[in-house]
Amino acid sequence: MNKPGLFANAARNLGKSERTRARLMDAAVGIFAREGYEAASVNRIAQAADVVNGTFYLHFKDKDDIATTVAYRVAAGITRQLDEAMADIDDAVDRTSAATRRFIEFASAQPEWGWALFRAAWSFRSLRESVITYLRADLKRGARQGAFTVPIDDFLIDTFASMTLSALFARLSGTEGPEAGSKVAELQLRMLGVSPARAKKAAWRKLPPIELSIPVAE
Amino acid sequence: MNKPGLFANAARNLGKSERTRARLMDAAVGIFAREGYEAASVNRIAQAADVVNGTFYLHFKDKDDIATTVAYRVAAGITRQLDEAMADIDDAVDRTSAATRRFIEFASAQPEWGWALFRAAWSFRSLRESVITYLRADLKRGARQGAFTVPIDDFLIDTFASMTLSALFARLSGTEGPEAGSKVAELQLRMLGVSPARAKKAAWRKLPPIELSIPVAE
Amino acid sequence: MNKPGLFANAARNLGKSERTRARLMDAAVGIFAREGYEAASVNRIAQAADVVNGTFYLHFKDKDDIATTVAYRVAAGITRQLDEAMADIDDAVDRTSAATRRFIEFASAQPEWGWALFRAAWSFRSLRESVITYLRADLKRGARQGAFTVPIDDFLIDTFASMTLSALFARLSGTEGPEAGSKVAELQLRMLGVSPARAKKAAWRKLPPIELSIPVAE
Amino acid sequence: MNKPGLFANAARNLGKSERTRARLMDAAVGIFAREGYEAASVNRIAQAADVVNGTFYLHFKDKDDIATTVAYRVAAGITRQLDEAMADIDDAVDRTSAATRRFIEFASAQPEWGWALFRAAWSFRSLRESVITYLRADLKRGARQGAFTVPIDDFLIDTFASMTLSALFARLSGTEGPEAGSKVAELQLRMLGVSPARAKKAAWRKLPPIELSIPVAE
DNA sequence: AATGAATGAGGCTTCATTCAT
DNA sequence: AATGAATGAAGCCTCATTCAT
Repeated sequence: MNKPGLFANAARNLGKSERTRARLMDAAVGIFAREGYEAASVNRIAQAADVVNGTFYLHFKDKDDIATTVAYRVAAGITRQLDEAMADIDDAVDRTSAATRRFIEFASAQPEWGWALFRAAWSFRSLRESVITYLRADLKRGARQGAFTVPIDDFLIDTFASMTLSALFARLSGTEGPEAGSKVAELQLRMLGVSPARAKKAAWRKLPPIELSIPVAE
Repeated sequence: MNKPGLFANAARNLGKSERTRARLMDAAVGIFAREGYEAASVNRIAQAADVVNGTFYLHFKDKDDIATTVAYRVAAGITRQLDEAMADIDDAVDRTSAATRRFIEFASAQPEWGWALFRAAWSFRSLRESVITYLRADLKRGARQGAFTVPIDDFLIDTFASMTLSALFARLSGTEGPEAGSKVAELQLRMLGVSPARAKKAAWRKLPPIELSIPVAE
Repeated sequence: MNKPGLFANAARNLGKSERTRARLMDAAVGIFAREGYEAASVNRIAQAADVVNGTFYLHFKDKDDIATTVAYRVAAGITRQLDEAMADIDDAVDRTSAATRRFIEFASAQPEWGWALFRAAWSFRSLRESVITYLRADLKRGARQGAFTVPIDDFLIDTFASMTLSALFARLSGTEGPEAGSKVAELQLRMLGVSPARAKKAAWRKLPPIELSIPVAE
Repeated sequence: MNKPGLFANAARNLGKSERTRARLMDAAVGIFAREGYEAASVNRIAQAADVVNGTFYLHFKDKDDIATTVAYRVAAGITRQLDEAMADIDDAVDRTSAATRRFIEFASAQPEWGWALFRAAWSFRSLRESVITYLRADLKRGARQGAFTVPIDDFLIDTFASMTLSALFARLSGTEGPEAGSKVAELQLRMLGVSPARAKKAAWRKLPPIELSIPVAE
């Protein structure tokens, strides 16, 4: 693979060390995604990044280190950007559904990253936490606005998140098309107590295009 | 581990070969549960079953073989028993919620099995299929009875299943108590279009105790 | 494989133990032939003979035991029969060429045995000795009769034998047809000093059909 | 084994990796020679080369890889050198007998290599091909020159080659002395139709000394 | 910063052999 | 006589990690 990945692209103006580090992260994402965490060996990551294996350890303590680093950056970056992109949306119903849809949209536009996120979601608590922080805020907001009629607690948030991941899985597997985000968002809103009619309307409303990028600085 | 596992118990009156095989399956369940599928090596399974590694291959072709065997038996057994236990329930709302709750109840009563099921759900398509078959029947029934107002397709079924698994995770992790089943069942019913009041009532109704056991025959 | 092998056939009127032993030997020959000595495991031999692995050790000390037993019996049997079949041939040129041709004829009529013999020839000194004893007698006879003009020593005998084996190899591999025996016999006679014309005539003379069998008694 | 083998010697001025690779090849030759191909395990080769087993896989894909590499290098090197050493011999009778004698001389001067070649001849078609190419050219030349009176086909070439190998075996086993090459060359020439007198003269003519070495470059 | 050879533990699997039944 | 479960050594291979250059 020669085309630079997202990290390499973001680091293209940084020092050589940073660029090598970025190439390693891109390589790791690709292999985690295509073959899973267990199948990714340091040797193969290094090879895919076009460095020798010893170089890996200049940049990361071990495999776990690169995995958590990547997962954390991606998750933090995405959630923050999603949040920013929705800065001008006040209505919690719209925010909630837009966040779910945007997340799936992004993750399936970059299938390698999508798969990596999907797998990481079940392995890395920190990644979940990061995503959930924003999610909680929106759900709480909906409760304050009187839009949601279920108690907002950790259990609900986990349930909600797992629905999103399930839709992401379907989207990445190819069993669902671009409407997967809307479908699951509608179900989520119904679950939260939004009327079926409004749920449908909010979940299928056209979203303005936005550009998401990956943060590479620590 | 000295106390016999479920398979070993079920096989205690069978031949020596069956008993060893059962010990291996119990050991595998334990390790899958505690450390995940990837962490389970044939060596460790054999060690946990108190046999030398070579013996493993007398009974199973490889790790996949024991994993699918275990997964299939457990899933088939549980779903069949759940189905039988609900033979006299006609109402789809009640059936659906009872199935979710019973499943979580069983899986968390046997935490090792619960974890193994949880992990396996994402790895073994065949296991999902088996569970989903029963699920689909109940959801379709509800649609016929006019109780559910969403279209019943594979996407919905997967979403529904992932909610159950998420609740199982919370239950096994200890972040939720025995009411996890009712909580998620209520959310599922709401999502399906059942009125909040009825959803609450059905999801929290007391369930008569049943006895679930593990099938050991092929 | 259900059709009885040569040993089983020869043992069909003996006691049960002898019949099992014979089945094991047939199975061993088949596997040695098809997959080579190293590939033949006791388990597979036993399985092919339709007995459990433990039974093998009632009849043979180990794998080497069955291999040498089989090789010795076959070689001794064949050479003795070849010798008997040629009892009325006095001329050494004719004897020598007939022995080579008969040997190849037999070994390629029973390809499993042929291959086993071929492989064993390089591993078992005892087998070589047995064959060579008869060979030496014929070559010495030819020297006495003045037909051969090279000194008959062990070196010559080994060279002569390796030519026969090389032809057997070609015959079994399918790169040569039924005339392989005649071709190599002609070359052997030329080497020994027989005139080209006479070598050709003797090597291609039609041979009367004979029947070779396998001795099973110890 | 402490004295450097032929490969190690040829690689003594190369990089560390090449030197280790050479040590592994020498170790492999030694074990193939002393115990045969089947008996050589990667572990033992590595041990004999004084590296841990994992190192083996840095240099060779598997046992077959090292075996074919070694066999190919040896065969190609020897045949090429033999051919060069005979560049100024035109007469096919002399060439043929010199090639046989030189080959045996070389292989028995390096007994480990000799044994390895002997064993490999029966396993590696590619090795046979390489040797046979040169052989065929000389035999055809003899036919053109009218020196040989048998048809030169693959069967003859294989027969001829097996005679050489048989002599090599005798030489390596110690049952024959330095004259093994001449003895078998004489027999080969007789077989080809050269007159006994000329065969004897050509086969026993003194050969000028040459130096054969081992090619280590790829 | 980077290299890349080497390590050694550990995973998978097969096999000859033993032994209680 | 035969069974067949169990053993444990040994083979193959991969991998995370270290270290001299």
